Amino acid sequence: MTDRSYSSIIEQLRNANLRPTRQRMGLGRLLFSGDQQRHITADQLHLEAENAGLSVSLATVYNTLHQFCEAGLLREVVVDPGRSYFDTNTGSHHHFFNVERGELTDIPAELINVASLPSPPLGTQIDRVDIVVRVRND
Amino acid sequence: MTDRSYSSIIEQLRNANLRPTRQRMGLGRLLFSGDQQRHITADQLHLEAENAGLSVSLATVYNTLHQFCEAGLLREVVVDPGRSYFDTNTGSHHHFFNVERGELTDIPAELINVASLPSPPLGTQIDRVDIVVRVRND
DNA sequence: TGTCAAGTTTAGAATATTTCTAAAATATTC
DNA sequence: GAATATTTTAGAAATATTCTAAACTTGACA
Ligand SMILES: [Mn+2]
Ligand SMILES: [Mn+2]
Ligand SMILES: [Zn+2]
Ligand SMILES: [Zn+2]
Repeated sequence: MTDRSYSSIIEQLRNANLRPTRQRMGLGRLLFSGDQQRHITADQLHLEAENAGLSVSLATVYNTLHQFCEAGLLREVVVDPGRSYFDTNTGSHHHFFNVERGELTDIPAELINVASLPSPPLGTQIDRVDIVVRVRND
Repeated sequence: MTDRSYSSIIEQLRNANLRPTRQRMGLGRLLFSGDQQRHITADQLHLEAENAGLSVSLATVYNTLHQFCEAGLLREVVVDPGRSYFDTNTGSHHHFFNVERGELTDIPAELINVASLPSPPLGTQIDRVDIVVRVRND
């Protein structure tokens, strides 16, 4: 988002029945401005907000991230035991994860071909398929 | 392992330069006896040990699990933010993860066909590819 | 525009998992 | 069996996340 951005996020908040508060708008701008997709932890976003002069508590950062996830604006990526990453790319895709630097990089879904998934355990349905390619610096 | 089991684990501990202590042998028996593969958290194993009358501290359970991982007897599986699973199946394979029950089920590597991985980010090498199929009860 | 109810933010406490510390216990070597 | 190295342990600490309940903000509507 660039300039459409603000009205766009206000609209998406409205759709999700979330009031467009100063905190939500500010965090939304940090997350969704610019062209780049972002993979960010709650703590990183909190720090970024502070640096941008946006006063927001860590609890609100967590609340907002989870609300954005439920609203379909973000998704949570699990790659590291003990810390959650939030991903502005909500389309179907996978990840490289640099375990040394803690960095995620997108892999477009169409670049990986998963043939022939076996059927899930009895009484369960597939929710989604996550592929994580763990990499190390050489 | 059944009966060979004990000498087998003693040998593997020796190979890893780990003294075959009461705790390591006891936890090894819980993990590797029986035919079934196991996916277990530190806390679950600690509880199991207590129930089996094996006196062992939680710190030792963690130490032992990590030492077993380094020795190649176990591997760590990351599917849940905030908790690690340890897997007695060290061969190449993937997982169903029931997010409601917190249960892992193996998918043999040969049942999934990943065609055409893109090359990893500059300066990095692929360590391993983890596929997690998240399922929900229907 | 002021009042009110509902929704939101917040500090700080609480929880959960994992790691650390350093002292006591155990295993191995001689 | 004594000396040495390794291991175990309780409890404290670290880390990430969630909870609580009071203060604040928002939006509706008079
Ligand atoms: Mn979450
Ligand atoms: Mn670990
Ligand atoms: Zn992504
Ligand atoms: Zn497994």
